[in-house]
Amino acid sequence: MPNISTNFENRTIKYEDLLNDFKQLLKENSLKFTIQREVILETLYNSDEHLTPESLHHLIQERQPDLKTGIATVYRTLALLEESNMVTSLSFGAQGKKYELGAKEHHDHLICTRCGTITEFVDEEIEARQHIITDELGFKMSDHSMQIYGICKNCQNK
Amino acid sequence: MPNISTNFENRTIKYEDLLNDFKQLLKENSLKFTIQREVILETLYNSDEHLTPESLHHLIQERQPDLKTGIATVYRTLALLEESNMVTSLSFGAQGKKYELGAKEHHDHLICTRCGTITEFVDEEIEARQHIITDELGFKMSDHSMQIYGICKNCQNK
DNA sequence: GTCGCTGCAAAGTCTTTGCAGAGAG
DNA sequence: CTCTCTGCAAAGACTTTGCAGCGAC
Repeated sequence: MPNISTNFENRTIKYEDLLNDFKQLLKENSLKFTIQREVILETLYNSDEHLTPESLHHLIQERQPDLKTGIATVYRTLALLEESNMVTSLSFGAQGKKYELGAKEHHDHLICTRCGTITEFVDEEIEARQHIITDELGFKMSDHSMQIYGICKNCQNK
Repeated sequence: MPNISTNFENRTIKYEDLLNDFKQLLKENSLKFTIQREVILETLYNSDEHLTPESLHHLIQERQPDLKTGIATVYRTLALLEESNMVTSLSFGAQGKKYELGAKEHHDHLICTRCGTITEFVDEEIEARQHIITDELGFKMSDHSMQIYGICKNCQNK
């Protein structure tokens, strides 16, 4: 039976640990731990979605209306997190970049071109295969992403 | 031995045939066959690179200085071609979208994050696996793309 | 206190659109 | 002839940056 999973627990780290990693990262680079940075990290952690900078900003404004977090700070923090490999971004179609926390088990994406939903999945065989390929070609893999585009089950039934 | 290939002949269609397909497509949609559209298609066909709208525009200006093709037309034509699945786009990192002719054998991409080079490869096993996965999940696949990021052999040696 | 961070608004990019004249069918 | 295309320039969308005051350390 194929070893495909879409219901895996992909938050492999507790928020507390993630936060400590983040603080560590900041310290190492003489950067400051601010409430805005924490809120951004926490909102990413608590979201199961792939967020655009704008949607992340909206979420934060809803949850923390008092803290007037600027969109520029969201961009700056996402860039920081991406640079440090704590989040990864995905871009496709006309829409802009979407970000997700990297502290998840690696997974690939099924993207419905009708409704835009992104479903995550993991397939051990493909993962293994990717390593074989890069070894073979002398390529030093740092990351990879796979997207399958099409129409999801839901949309097909409509 | 793994069935990996990076030296496949991926231009599976003659330009003449491609052009006819394009004309056919235009006719079906009551669109007009213009010199600009032909030049764009032809430049894409003759390029082995993944082109951004801007680089494609530059190429065209070099090759056809007399024909003052506007960047807007390049965008419009790429959108048309992408919509009709004659080209596919790839976007990654900070850089914008890159386009390539879809009339190639399907392949995946190795992207060097140091020098930006994109190497194409095909792996039968992964291809097969993707079909198994989508069938399993009731997802109707229309397209897929896989990118592996890392450092290419060349850059490792520097 | 120092030095990095933040929000704001302005400046950049990249992409799309409105329009009037040009050109394909 | 008609109706779509095109180039241009202006508008839009998204992202980055400069700056002065704020806040972490």
